[in-house]
Parts: sequence; C-alpha cells; structure tokens
Amino acid sequence: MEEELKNNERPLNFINEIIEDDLKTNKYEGRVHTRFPPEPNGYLHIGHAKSICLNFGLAQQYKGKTNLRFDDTNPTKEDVEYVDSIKEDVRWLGFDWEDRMFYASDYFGQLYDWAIQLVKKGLAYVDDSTPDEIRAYRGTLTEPGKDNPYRNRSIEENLDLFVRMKNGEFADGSKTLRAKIDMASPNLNMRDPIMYRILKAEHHRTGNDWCIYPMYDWAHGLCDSIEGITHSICTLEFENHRPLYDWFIEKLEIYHPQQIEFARLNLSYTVMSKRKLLQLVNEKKVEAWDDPRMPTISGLRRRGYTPESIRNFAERIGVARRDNTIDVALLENCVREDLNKKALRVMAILRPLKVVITNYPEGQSEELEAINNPEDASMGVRNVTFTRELYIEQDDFMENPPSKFFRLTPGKEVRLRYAYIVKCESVIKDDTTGEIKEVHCTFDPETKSGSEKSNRKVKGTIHWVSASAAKEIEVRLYDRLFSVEDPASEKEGDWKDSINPHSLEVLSAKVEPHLVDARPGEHFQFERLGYFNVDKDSTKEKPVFNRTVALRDSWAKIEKKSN
RNA sequence: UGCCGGGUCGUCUAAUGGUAGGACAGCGGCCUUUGGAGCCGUAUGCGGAGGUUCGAAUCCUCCCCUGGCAGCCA
Repeated sequence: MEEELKNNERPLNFINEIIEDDLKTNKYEGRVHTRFPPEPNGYLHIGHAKSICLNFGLAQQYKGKTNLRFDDTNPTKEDVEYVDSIKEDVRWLGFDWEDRMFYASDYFGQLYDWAIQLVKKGLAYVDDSTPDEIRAYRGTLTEPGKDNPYRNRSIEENLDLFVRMKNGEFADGSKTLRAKIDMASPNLNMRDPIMYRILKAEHHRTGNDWCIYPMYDWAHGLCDSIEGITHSICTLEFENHRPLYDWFIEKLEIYHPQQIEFARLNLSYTVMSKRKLLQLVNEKKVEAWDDPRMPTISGLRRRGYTPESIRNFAERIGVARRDNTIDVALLENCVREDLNKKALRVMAILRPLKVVITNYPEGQSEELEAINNPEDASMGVRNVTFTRELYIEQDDFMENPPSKFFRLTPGKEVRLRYAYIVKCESVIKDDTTGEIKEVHCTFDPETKSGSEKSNRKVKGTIHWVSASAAKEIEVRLYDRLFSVEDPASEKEGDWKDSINPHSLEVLSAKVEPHLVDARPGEHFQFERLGYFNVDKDSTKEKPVFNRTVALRDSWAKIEKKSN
C-alpha cells in the first residue's frame, strides 16, 4: 500500500494519458522515446528545465529513452558555447542521455535526399521570389494567398535548380525550396512553407559543407522520425505546425512520431525569452548568462538552487495546455524546502552593531557548542567563540521599540543563541551625529545554553558573532530583476524600463571564521537571514557568498504571538 | 475573429457522469532558549445562460473572456 502510494506520487498529466493509451493499443510496440531538442542559440532557462524534466521524466516513468538533440539548423545564431552549456545544464539537472546525443545537422544528407524525393513527386518547387513577394503572395490571416508563377515549374527544372542551389550557384536569399501544399489553406503554415533557404554561413559543426539549410518545419519531424521518437513534446506555439509536421512525414511515407503540445512555463517577475535574456547579457544589465539574477539554469545554479529543488518545482507546477503564470514564491518554496534539509546553519551578521558585555572579563573567551543542522543530528556540532565584544544585527536592537518588539532593547533581556541571556544596560552614541555606536550589556553566567539553570525564558533569541574571532566575507543579496509582475507584457522596447535598479546589494558580513574555508557551491543557512551559497569565483582570500533566497520574515509574527 | 487552442480557489493543478481535492500564497492557532523550522486549523473556485440526466466541472447548444499564427527564426 505504501509502495503503491509512492509510485503514485508523481502527478499524472494529460501526456501520461496519451502514452498509456498508446501503450494499451501497442502503437509503438510498447516503446516510449522522447527527446529534448534545444537550439544552441542561448543558455537554457527554467522554462527549459520544465521541458527537460518532462521529457526525461516521462521516459523514466515508462522505462523509455530520451535523446538530447541540438536543433542546429540556423548557423547564423548558433554557437558551440551554447552547446557546451546546454550539455552541462542537462547533466547538472540530473539527467542522462547516455549515448544518444544528436544534432539535426547529423541528418542534413538524409534531409536533402528526402527533399529530392519530394521534388520528384511534384510536391516541392524552387521559388525565385523575394522575401517581399513571398509575403505578399502568402495572403493574410483573413485572406487566402495566391499561387506565384514559379509554383508550376516542371519537376525537371525544379530538380536542376535545387541541385544547383545546393551546389552554391545562387546568392543568399535568391531562391528557396518550398513544399507545394495549398496557398489558400486557412492555416498559414500550410501555404507552401519554405523547406530550404540559401545561407552561405559557416556552421559550427558542418563548417562550409552546406550553403542551404533546412527550416525547422522541414527538419524537426524528420529528425524525430529518424531517431524513432514516439512522443515529440513541444510547446503550444507549435500547435499550428502539427499539420505540417504530419504532412511531410506522410508524403515521405516514413515512421510517424506524434507531436504533443503543452503550455510553456511563465514565472511572475521573470523574463523568459531567450532573445531578451541575450539582450540583458549583451547590454550588461547583468554580469553574464549565469548572473545569479538570471532565470537561466546556470544562473540558478550559481545563485544556489539545487537540481533537486528545480526538479521538484517542475513536478509541482504540473503540465497542461492552458496558459499559466507560476508565482516565483513556489520556486522559492522549493529551494527552501530542499536547503532546509541540507544547509549547515551558521551565524553571520550582515549589518553589524557592536555589543560589549561589560561584566565579561576582557581577554577571556570560551567555546560554545552550536548545532549544524537541527533537522539532521548527523551533521554534527561545531564550536563558536564567545567574547566580551560581539556583533549583532542592527535590526535586532531598537532603542525605542514598538510594543511588540522582543529582541534587544534598553533595560530588557534577550538570549544570545547558544550562549547567555544578556541585558541591555546602556546605549553609546556618537556625540555629534547621535548615531548608535555600541550597546553595552551584562550577561547572566547562570544562563549558559544547555546548562541546568538555563531554563529561564526570555522572549527573543538573537544571533551574534565574536568581534575578535569573526572573519569578513562579501555577501551579495539579490532581489527580483524586474519590479513588475509580468515584465514580458510590457510594451516592446519598454520592458527593460521595469528592471529593478536595486536587484543587487553587496555587503561585507561578519561571520564565523570557518566560513572562509567553504568551497564554491556549498550551502549555508545564515541564521534568520537566508540561505547562502559560496560563489563560483569565491576564494579563501576573498570569500564571496550569494544569497540564494531569504528566509521568510516571521519576526513580526513571532513577536505578535509572544505577546 | 480566418484558422487552431484555452477558461476549476489569489496562483498552479486534480477530479472525465456520482461528496470539487492538493500545493504555493493568505489568515488563525500550537510548539520551541538553540528549528525564520515544524505541526494543526481555516477561508476563497467550476466564465455565463440554457439543455440532457436521478445526478454535470465532466455530455449538448448559444454567449462571454482569453492565448497562438501572416520569419528565408526555432
């Protein structure tokens, strides 16, 4: 029963239903074979993560396979840098394409032969129209298109012209190969779609072997067919292309996979378009593709998101055909949930306020035991150094507190976590500015944490570090990159106006000394401040931490309740 | 509105002719000297109008709202 529950944990979606029907009717001899087909023209983002988890996840569910295929049919936009980053990101997310990494360009020869076949069947023709003419003859959304004069060339002439196109006899853009379907089709994609264009561009893999490149519609379904894909899962905007996907395969009489569309991921306060993300990088609005504010997989990784948290997110958002905008709070919840189990707790002070324990002897210090992770005893304990001079968070002290403030205030007591109860005796201010320079406290030696007499209750527990033992690190706090909920809907050209100018704040924090030895990628929870991740560029000499996500701010709640 | 889609709590997502459920967000409470953690509780929803049916989120009709498509991009 429990086992059954476990198997059912993964929520089923409409694609599961399709697959299970196909399995029942033995449509593909019981096979499930998916593919993840990115174009290497940018870095992968969280939206791709949804697709990756879907494609690989479905295959895992049904003991099938998933190919990684680079849809590299447009050499002008593509680059090996992107290929490499995509491979890294898919692996990092925890998926394995085994020996099945392919490129659409692997099939250029086959695609060409098939195009010849279509020409011979009278189903494709060479068109000399200019782009403007093509557009004009295509008609509009409400009016049918018209046949152009080239449409009726003979098979022999088309064959001759197409071969010469391939051989490089014609200039870029001067001719195209088009499928001969129906210029009056209500579906614009069926109005004699272009199959090949002339592009004398160097391809990142095939170099200058080709000067004609296949269009997406011509290439994609055929690649799926070649690879024996059973379920070709793509996003909704390709829905209108499905008739064309099917048409090519039917005319060629080859193995027929089925295209299934789902709604792409939209995240609140997030821009997801690759084109826009590229602009942010090119215009230096962010540091790079892996800037921790970017919704890219590499950005999330650098920010401190874990693969588990992203996979869990992908599962929780579900898969459907309706447009959606997921609240970023759900993503943040997923990473908190995961990091809560994994991250070591440490004490750190972002905005220091000096505290002097006046009845603690100068020069004395002691080591107090602190728990590394209260949820997991196996993560052990560490020592923290207690001294006469300490730093606490500025927020944790108020000279004139509101009625429900339960941290440190003049004349009141508070517990220093893992240490003693202290009482604020006086506030030292700068004579001229009136700024609070330090706070003087006395401690009660009987209240040492863990000791028998430590049971006295105080309303607040605050964190601290020893002034003399603490080390300094750089911390980077991130806020959302966009200040509006739906930046994508901002008018074209205006969307950058909604960039949040305060999305990055750099501070120098005082932390427990062992933190300077942390390795890039390690996760910590800074007590009460958030989850932090050691940046990839961090060194022992200059430690740099990124805040993955803040903890929920529930002080107000706690204080209210304690009243 | 030419064609193709989509409308279930604030946001996602289940239930496919038989008690509208879950998650996140919200609100309330409990617990806690080391959990900004955890636990418990709670409100809010089937776009609308008809119809079929003992029974409709589910089937039918009409209406309303909404997304995509006119690259030699993918």
